[in-house]
Amino acid sequence: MLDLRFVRENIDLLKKKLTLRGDDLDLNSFIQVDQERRDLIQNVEALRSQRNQVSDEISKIKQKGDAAEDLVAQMREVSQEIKKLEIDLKEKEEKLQSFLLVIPNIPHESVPVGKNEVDNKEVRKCGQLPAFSFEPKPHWDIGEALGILDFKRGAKLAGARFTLYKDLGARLERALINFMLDLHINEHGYQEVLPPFMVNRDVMTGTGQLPKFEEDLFKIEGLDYFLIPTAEVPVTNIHRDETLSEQDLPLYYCAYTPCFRKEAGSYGKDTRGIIRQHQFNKVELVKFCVPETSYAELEGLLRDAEEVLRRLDIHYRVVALCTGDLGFAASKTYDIEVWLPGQGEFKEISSCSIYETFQARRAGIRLRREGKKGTELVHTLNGSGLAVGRTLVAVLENYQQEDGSVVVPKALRPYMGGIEKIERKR
RNA sequence: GGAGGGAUGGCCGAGCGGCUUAAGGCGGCGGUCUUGAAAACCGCUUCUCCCGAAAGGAGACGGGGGUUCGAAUCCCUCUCCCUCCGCCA
Repeated sequence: MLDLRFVRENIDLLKKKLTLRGDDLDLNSFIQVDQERRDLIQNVEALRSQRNQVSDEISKIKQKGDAAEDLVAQMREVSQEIKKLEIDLKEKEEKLQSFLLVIPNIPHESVPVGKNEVDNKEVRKCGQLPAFSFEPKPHWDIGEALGILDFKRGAKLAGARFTLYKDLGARLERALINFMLDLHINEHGYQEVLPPFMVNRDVMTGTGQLPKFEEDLFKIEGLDYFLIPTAEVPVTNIHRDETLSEQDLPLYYCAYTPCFRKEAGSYGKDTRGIIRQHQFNKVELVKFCVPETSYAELEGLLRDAEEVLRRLDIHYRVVALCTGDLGFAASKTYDIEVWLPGQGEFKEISSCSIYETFQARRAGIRLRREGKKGTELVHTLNGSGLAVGRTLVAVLENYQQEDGSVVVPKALRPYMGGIEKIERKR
């Protein structure tokens, strides 16, 4: 959410910035409602001021034992009038609020201008492009042949976009989770948290999933609970409605959670394999910091996420999303895309974003400075470190052997009980 | 699921219809004193919105609604916490 006063005073700038995103909100009606609201406030408050004053007089008259019937009657009418105006005012405020809640964040000036993913800018490529002496297979063939991914039974249990992991497949997923958690917690200074996997509406609104993207979420029937689409939601909201002190910042959190997404509107996309599932595992990194360090913190967060692939020795690239591809709440985003030889393309495996004060304003996460009056809003950031299912895909496809087996990357072997290779069971 | 008790400022804690401008304490900040510190004493300690050059005004005692000229205080409702009983991993 943007600051109301900022929107009011920078309406032209805002229009320009939203055009970069490919968004065209009608900001004229916003200006009108805002003006109506302020007029109403002035009327209501003048009446309230009058009522407060006269009520005091009534009190004094009554203490003397005199009657104040005419004043009481007069104020009865004033109160009625106030009530009427308050109803009006509330309506305007709700209108204005729902307006503010659907205005996306403003892209940072370092974000490349562009229409869609084609205009994203490659920042760097890392690691070696693997060479194969045979035709590399996609992970669904590898996984099925090894008996570690069972798509048929996954679909039987829950439907399309669900998969049953078996044997060393399940073990590999668990190994990846633990490997990532240990790396970020022991070496990158993050605090481990394990949050609820479902949250209420306020929390979903705090990080920006609601009200705009309700159709992407799984909702618990009969209750106002939603399954989280990412750990970003519960973890960022840990400090909802709190004022943090400057010395506590920056805060680094790391959480493993499953994530649940409806994937509405992606019919026919990534239908094979485990690239796009309704339920997938993710290790998430979340940071809270002061505004002046936040862009440096974004670079650090990105490096922390990249380190997972460096340790696994898998080829990847980093791209900066362009203005047209940027998510609703983000001011800037880097995607990490991993090389998948079975499909001959790079695939998103992490998204690292800074939200500046956009989420903090919605969620009420403030900051108090030593010796300074008042509060300001913190900056929030998050990034996948990494999407676990897609990392498993990358391991299978990059470490596959001609005989159909998959070598376990060295960094994962301690987490796999020393197993060096996943082979077909006889 | 049943029966009770709670929710007040950074924290503890009074207040139960109008001198509440939210007492008092703790913590924090500033000052006096001191070589320095402690103690003592004095003062200051929230956020949001509106208007404005300044002054000013309005709102917030868990959330929402109601009664009243006037609500932290009375009524309704929701949420959360605590105690006891039942059920349960």
